[in-house]
Amino acid sequence: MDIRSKRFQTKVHNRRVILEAARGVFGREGYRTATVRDIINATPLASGTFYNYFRSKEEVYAALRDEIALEIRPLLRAERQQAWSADDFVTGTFRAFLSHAEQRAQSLAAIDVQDDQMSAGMRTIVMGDDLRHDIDSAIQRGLFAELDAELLAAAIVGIAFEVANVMRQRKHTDVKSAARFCSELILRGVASLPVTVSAIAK
Amino acid sequence: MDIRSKRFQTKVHNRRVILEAARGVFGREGYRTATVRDIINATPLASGTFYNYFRSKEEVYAALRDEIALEIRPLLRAERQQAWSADDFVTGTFRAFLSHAEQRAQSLAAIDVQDDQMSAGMRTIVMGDDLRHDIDSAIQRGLFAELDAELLAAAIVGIAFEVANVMRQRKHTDVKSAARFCSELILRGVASLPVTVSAIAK
Amino acid sequence: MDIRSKRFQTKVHNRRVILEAARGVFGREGYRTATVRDIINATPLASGTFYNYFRSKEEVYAALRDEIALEIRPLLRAERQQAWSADDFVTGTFRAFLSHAEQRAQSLAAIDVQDDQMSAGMRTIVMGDDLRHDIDSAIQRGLFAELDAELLAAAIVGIAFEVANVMRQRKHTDVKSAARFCSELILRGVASLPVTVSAIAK
Amino acid sequence: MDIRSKRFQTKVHNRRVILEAARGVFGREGYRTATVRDIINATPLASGTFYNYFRSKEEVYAALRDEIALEIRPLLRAERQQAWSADDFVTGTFRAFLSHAEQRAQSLAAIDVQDDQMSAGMRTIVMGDDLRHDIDSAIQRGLFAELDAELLAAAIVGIAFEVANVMRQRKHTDVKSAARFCSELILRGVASLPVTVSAIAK
DNA sequence: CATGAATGAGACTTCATTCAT
DNA sequence: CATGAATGAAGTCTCATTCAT
Repeated sequence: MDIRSKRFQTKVHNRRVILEAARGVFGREGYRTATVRDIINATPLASGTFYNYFRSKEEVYAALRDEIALEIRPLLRAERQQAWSADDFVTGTFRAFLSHAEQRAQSLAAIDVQDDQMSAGMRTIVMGDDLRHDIDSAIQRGLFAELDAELLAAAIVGIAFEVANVMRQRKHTDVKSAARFCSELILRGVASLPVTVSAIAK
Repeated sequence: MDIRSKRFQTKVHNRRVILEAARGVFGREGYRTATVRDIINATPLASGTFYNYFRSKEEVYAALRDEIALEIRPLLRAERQQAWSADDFVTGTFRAFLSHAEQRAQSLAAIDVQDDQMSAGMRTIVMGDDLRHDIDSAIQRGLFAELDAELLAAAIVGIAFEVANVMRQRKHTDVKSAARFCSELILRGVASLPVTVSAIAK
Repeated sequence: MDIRSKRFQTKVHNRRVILEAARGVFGREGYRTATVRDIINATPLASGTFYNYFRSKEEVYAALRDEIALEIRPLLRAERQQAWSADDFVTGTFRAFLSHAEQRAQSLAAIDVQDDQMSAGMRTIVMGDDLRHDIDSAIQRGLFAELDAELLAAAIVGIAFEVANVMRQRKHTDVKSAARFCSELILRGVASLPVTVSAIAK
Repeated sequence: MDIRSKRFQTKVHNRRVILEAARGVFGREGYRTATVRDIINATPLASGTFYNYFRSKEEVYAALRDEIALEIRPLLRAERQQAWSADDFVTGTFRAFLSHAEQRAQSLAAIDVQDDQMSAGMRTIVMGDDLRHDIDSAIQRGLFAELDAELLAAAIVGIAFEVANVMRQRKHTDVKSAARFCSELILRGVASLPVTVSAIAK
């Protein structure tokens, strides 16, 4: 189809519209509670139209997740591949992730569904696999000792998502301090954590 | 009702039966996909009987979660309240959690669901709230500096659950090394992590 | 379940109710046009109840068809197995079939759906297989010469159903004359057919 | 529109394409199960185009049926109008029908649907009405006695279609013997049927 | 005319929950 | 209390048909 035809434009636009609606609905109602109809109703489109774009709720979910992954993964990879030190590597990762998480709080909430069936892999898709691979590379480059990359990746992912959750619940989030907190923890441990007040305005 | 009466025994027993069935079904099918009917069908009981014990799927889930929390929280608290050093505090926490997670792998898989509003707090309920409180106490006792207890708790919880996930997927899990890995990470950072082979037999 | 319990009685009764409703709806609207909802609406039952008894429209159809077959086949078989002559055999078959068709006009209309997918076998199920088998037996017993039983069965079935159709459309049907007409045709051919007026009051 | 114009040619061609597709789809999937979309998908055309040629599935069906009727009816009429004897009349009918049925097996399978109100008359439209009229004429001409023409027509139609069905299922079909079988049956009855082997190679 | 996405009515079906036995 | 059939709201999805391009 001609990429400039009105037809094509509408198709692209409608797909966008549905994805945005899904993002909102998932964020507001939660994945489980949300229905295809809810998504459609958050749209000027007719119910049948949904099925011209996605075969099921699962499929929009996957598309949304992939879209977010596509946004965030290159950012994270770039940070890490340029890293000349473990510090850069870890700090860059947390900073990029948390800052993205702040901007796209709703998206992340919409997507952070955990269920043995499907989303066991969600965090992995958005962050984990790349991370593990990059840790391996970093080990080759001598940034890290020969440690268990899979475990380290799991730990970083765990921290990142849990901390992002906390940030989402706090009114004023200070991405920088939160990122510093996480990085210090990973790099030098609890003893080196920023003291006084709280790292993030509560 | 007399606690030794036949009827009371049956009631207790049926409740158990339903909870065990739910544990299995949630673990196998995932919380979201599982239906009340699935749970009953994994039981010799009739569908109506379910409602003599629980009002909904959510409620069985909560009961299961609380049961697990009730098992694990005292263990963790004991470890931490006896702790005379940050080392003891952190190491005790990970060791107790991961060892329990290994024994009750299915249970944990069954309830480690992130979904809707409800489960945003699941990990927190099983582990986090106590942890935060204990960290605050530990700060009082001078074990930790005055750091952001909420964030630290989030980080520990995130690591613990993600690492437990990894352990579940690996064939031979070595709780001790995994716990050491986590503790070292939190206490002294990535630089002090056990090197060589892998911390856990892969 | 106790066959005399109220529960059991209701189950039997509801199944009957649904089958009767289906018979009526199929007869009135035709199989294709009829919907499960139409059937349920012709019933005091709730929509979900349908699915406690049948899995789909096809399944009610099949049940109905089998029920009719179960009613009519023994009658036809009895007629033919007692037959001492080709005359008895053929006449008995037509008489029994057409008389039954008259009484159960609606049922037969409901059931006489022809479609390569499913009902290619319908006429066969109600009439054909038995007939062919009985013709073979009759050949053994010397009632017929060694002719092509399958073709003869097809011919008889074709005549029977088409004539039943005609009867259904005529106001006053005279089963006896119609049966005689068919029998004479099969037995001795067109030359021996009853002359004058019409065999069946138009 | 100019009958030789490009546009006219295309119109004729598209109509053909749709009809052929419908023929295939009805034959393969059955009329009931087939959807307009199935038919279009069996075509290089777009869905909207269908409606430039037919208003509905029913209408394609009718067109297909009429096309077949248009092919076969003149052949049958010719045979019968030339007939100087009941023998010629009947034999010609069966021979022409079955031989045509053999050549157009798929077409016939596609439209031999019995369903709802519509198709009650399908066999009649393809064969029956003419037949009845011709029988009446034949009675005038003295070929037949004054019998019930409608019933005789029904009988002949029933035999013809059912036997055609059998032929379609058999590997090697011998149109001549099958036609002889039917004719003898109608003309002189079961006693005069060809004995030995089977009338048609099984 | 051809195209093919949009439409939306409505069919199908599941499932939590109730309630007579 | 246990039972399990009945209920009917609600969700999923298909498909004939329309209509802007």
